[in-house]
Amino acid sequence: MKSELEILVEEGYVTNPESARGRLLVKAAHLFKIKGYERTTVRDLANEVGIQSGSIFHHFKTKEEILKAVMEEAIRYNTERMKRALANSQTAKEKLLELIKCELTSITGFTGEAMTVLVYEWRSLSAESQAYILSLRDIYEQLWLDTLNQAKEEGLIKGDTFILRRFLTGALSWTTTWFDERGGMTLDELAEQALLLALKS
Amino acid sequence: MKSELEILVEEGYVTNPESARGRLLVKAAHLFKIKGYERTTVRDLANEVGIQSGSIFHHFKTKEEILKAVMEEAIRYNTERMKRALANSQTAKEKLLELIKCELTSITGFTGEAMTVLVYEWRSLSAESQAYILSLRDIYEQLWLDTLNQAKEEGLIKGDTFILRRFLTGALSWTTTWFDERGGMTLDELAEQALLLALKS
DNA sequence: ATAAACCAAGCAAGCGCTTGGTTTGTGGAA
DNA sequence: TTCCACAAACCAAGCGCTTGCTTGGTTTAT
Repeated sequence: MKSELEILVEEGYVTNPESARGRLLVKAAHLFKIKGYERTTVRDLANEVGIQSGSIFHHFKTKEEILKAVMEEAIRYNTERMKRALANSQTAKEKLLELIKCELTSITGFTGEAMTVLVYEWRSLSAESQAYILSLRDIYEQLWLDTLNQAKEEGLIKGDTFILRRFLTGALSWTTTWFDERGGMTLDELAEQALLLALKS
Repeated sequence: MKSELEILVEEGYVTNPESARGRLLVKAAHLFKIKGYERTTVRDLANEVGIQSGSIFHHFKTKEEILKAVMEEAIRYNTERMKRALANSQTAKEKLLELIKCELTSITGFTGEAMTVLVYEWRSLSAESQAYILSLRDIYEQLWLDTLNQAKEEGLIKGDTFILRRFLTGALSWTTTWFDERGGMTLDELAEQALLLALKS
C-alpha cells in the first residue's frame, strides 16, 4: 500500500524527500523553522545534510531559492491533498471539517515545518518569489472560499466569509506555537473545536 | 487634555517616543517589521534615526537589547491599557469586547509594528530574553483568561477557554497581515465580528 | 564643569557564493 | 561481463563583502 506522500511524489507534485534535493529541503525547513531563515547559514544547512557548504549550490542557485522551494513544495502538496479530501466528502459541513483537518495536518504533520516557514519567513522572499508563491496560494484559498460560501448558503455560518476565512487562517496557523498531539488532545478533537468556532458565527 | 500615551509615559510605563531612546525604538520597530530583525542592520537603523551606526551602542549595549526593548515596551503599554479598559466595563460581554478592541488597537495602532515584531521575531531573542518577555506576557494573558472564564460561567461561551484564547490570539494577531482601516471596515466593526466568533463557541 | 550624546574610523568574524578539480553512479558498446 | 564515456554530486579552499561592535576623541546641553 502506497502512502499519500509516495503517490504525490510519483505524480510529480513534490520532490521525493529521500532524494538529495528532497533531503536538503526537509533539513532546510527544519532549520528555517527553529532558527529562522536569516540566522540559518548555508554552512549550518550543509553540516546538517553532511556535505560541504559549497555543494549546496549544485542543487540550488541561491540560498533564497531554497526558501522558495520549501514553500512551493508545501503548498503544492497540501493543495493536492485538499482537493482529494473535498472530492471524498458530500455536505458543506463535512467539507468544512475536512478542510480544517487538512490544514491542521499540514501545520502539524509532514509539511508542518515548511508551513511555519511559509508564514514566518515570508518577508525574506524577493518580490518576484512572493508573487509566484502568492499565485499558488490563490488556488488553495479558492478551495476554502468556495466551501465557506456553500456553507453560508446553507445557513451554517453567519458573518462575512472573507473575514471568517482570515480569522480561521490566523487561528489555525497559530496552533503551531502551542498544539502538541502528545498533550492529551487529538488532532480530530482540535478540528472539532475549530469547526465549532467557524459554525454559527 | 493629555493623551493616553502621555499619561503612560508620565507614569513610567513606557519610554517617551520623542526622547532619543524612544525615537530609536519607534524606528527600530518599523524596520524590524518591514525588513525583519536579522535583515535590519545597525547601519540601517542609524541611518533612519540620523546618527552614526556606532552611536546606537551608546543607548543599547547590543542589537538584541533593542529588539527586547521594543517588545517589552509594547507589552507594558498594552497591559496597562487593558487593565484600564477592564476597570471601566461591567458585564463579561462588555469586558470581552473591550479586550478584543484593546488587542486590535494594539495590533493596528501605535504599538502595531512592535506587536508584529513580538510575534514574528520571537526566535531572534536569546533564551534569557524570551523568559523575561514571557513573564510579562503572563500578566497580560491572565487578564484574558479571567474574563473568558467569567464569560463561560455566565454561559456566553461553550468550549475550553484556554483553546478559545489561543484561537483568538491567532485570529486577532493575523489581522496585521490584512486589515486596513481605510478599506471600508472600521476597527469597531472588526471587533464585533471577532466577538461573534468568540461567543457561543 | 560635567555628563550625556554623538562622530569617524576601523577591526575581527562570519556571510553567501565561486572556483577548479575529484569522486560516484549509470547506461551502452565491446 | 568488462569497459569506458559522461554527467551528476561533491570537496577544499578561499574571495570579497557585510556584519555587530569597539575605540578614542569631539560636540552639545545643563
